[in-house]
Parts: sequence; structure tokens; C-alpha cells
Amino acid sequence: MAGDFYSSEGDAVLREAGLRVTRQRQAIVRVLFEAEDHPDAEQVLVRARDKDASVSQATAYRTLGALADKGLLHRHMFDGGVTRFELATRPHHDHLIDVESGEVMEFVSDEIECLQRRIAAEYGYDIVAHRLELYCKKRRS
Amino acid sequence: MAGDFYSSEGDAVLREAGLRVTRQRQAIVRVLFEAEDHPDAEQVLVRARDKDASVSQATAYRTLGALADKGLLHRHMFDGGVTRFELATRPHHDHLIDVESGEVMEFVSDEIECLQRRIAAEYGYDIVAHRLELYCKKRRS
DNA sequence: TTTAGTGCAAACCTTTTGCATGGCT
DNA sequence: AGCCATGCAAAAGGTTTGCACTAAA
Repeated sequence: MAGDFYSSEGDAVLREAGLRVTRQRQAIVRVLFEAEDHPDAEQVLVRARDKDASVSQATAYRTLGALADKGLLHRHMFDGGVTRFELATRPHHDHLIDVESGEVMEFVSDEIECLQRRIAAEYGYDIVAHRLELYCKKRRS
Repeated sequence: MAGDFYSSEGDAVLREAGLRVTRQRQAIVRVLFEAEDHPDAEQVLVRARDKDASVSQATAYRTLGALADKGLLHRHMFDGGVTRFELATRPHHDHLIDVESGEVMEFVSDEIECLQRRIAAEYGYDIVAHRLELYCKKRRS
């Protein structure tokens, strides 16, 4: 049931990207739909192999790259070193990272979005994309 | 004259980091003081060799890494793939990147800084660091 | 003199790619 | 059938590290 749902959703994403629907890609996209975190390629690979053991590293990277290039997936590099992925179908948000636990939270601020556009405009620019990350420590008071 | 100035400033930075003052490191730090852009390790290396041909790749990476770890240098990963450096002694600012020319501009917005702190506080957090990058295209109107 | 820094080259790690085979459409 | 996708393994690109030697303190 849940599997069917994700599977169909996933197939749609793949077709939208102009990619053929293969077992391996279905496994990868399902992992992305089920992910509640921001997995990197290695984690996606491991989880996808749980669904279909035949998924190779090359296919994981190629599929993630293709989906990201088509704009269906967002790439993040929170720490540096590893690229993390997130479905672009999710509503826009920025990230708050707990530097002690590594937990990543999401937030939205229309005020900040608005200020960003104003700043870009002052320089004569239009924003194509932006990245806002807050690295934080839990307040102990 | 200018050389002496930068040299002294550089020596101070190195001592502050608890590092020994060597010719190679002096060359590297001077490059950072003179840089008006956000060079990556490779660029720092090339420019440093211009001042002292004996600077090796290993020393460039080791020195940049040590200074960054000590907080005297900021690391950026604007595009993904390459780490770029910037002296931390410079006043705080965020970045606006022209995606067509690659040019990096700097800006400050007290309003945004303030909103960020407020958002973190809502989650019970204090901001340790943040990253705000606006990827933009020149407005053609 | 002691201890940290250096260059060189090899090792690392994540990501990409060439190639022959396999499988959507 | 045709063309795209796959797995494997090798390559690439940036960064790190082991080691014997050199130089700052």
C-alpha cells in the first residue's frame, strides 16, 4: 500500500526527468520519498540496496545526479565534503543544523525571503537560488 | 613597505594560531591579506609560490587548514567541490554570487542577522555560525 | 637542542567515467 | 530492435598523511 504509493510517485518523478523507469531507480527514488533526513549518496545507496540488492554505486550517483540536474532533487553541502540530497517536491525551506548532534531542522521565514530579494535588487540582481544555514547549539539557560 | 606591513600582520596571525613563523607560512598569509577575492587552496599555492618558490602543496593545505581550525580563516564552499578561503579578521558579511560571471560580492544586513537570531531562539538555539549565499543573475529590464 | 614544520610522494575519499552487457519502451 | 541504463573497475579531482630531513625557538 505505502509501497505502491511511493512507487507510483517515484515513477512519476523519473518520467518527469525523462529517465527510464528501472528497478534500481525505483529503489533509489523510494528511498528519497521515505527519507526524513538529508542522506548523502552513500546512505541512499545502502538504503536502496535494502530494497533492491542490485543497485550499484555508479547507478546511485548517476541517478541522483540526473535528478538533481533536472531540478527534481536539491543538493546540499552542509558540512563540506559530502553532498546530501532532498526531494525538490518538498516546499521551500532553509536549514538549522544542531552542530552538537548533527540534527538538521527546517524552517521558513517570509521576512528573510523578502529581505533577500530586496538586497539582491539593490545590487541590480534577481535571485536564482539561495542557501541559508544556521549552525547552532542548544541554548542552556 | 607594504610588504613589511603585511608581513607583520601575517606574523601576528600565525603566532595567534600558535604556529611557528616560517617563510612558507609568511608567504601564504600574505597572499590571504592581499587577496581581494576568495581563493581556493590551489590559487593560494600558486600566489604564495610567487613570493616564495619553496612553498609546497602540503604546506599550503596544512597551513590553511590550521588557520581555519583555529578560527582565523573562514572556509567557504560556494559551488561545491572546492574550498575557498577568506581571512576571519575581516568584518562579518554574507555573499551574493553572480552565477553568470562567478563574481562574488559581499553584503551585510543587520535585519537579516537579527531575524536569524530570532528564528534560532524560537527553536531554543544560539547561532554558532551561519551561511547565507544568494545566487543571482543580473536583472535585465 | 628540542620540537615543530617542510617537501615529496603515496594514500584517501568522494564522485565520475569507459566499456561491454543487460533491459526499458 | 534500438537506445538507454547497468555493473564493474579504473580514473579523476581535491585533500590528507607518512616519512626522513630541515629549521624555528
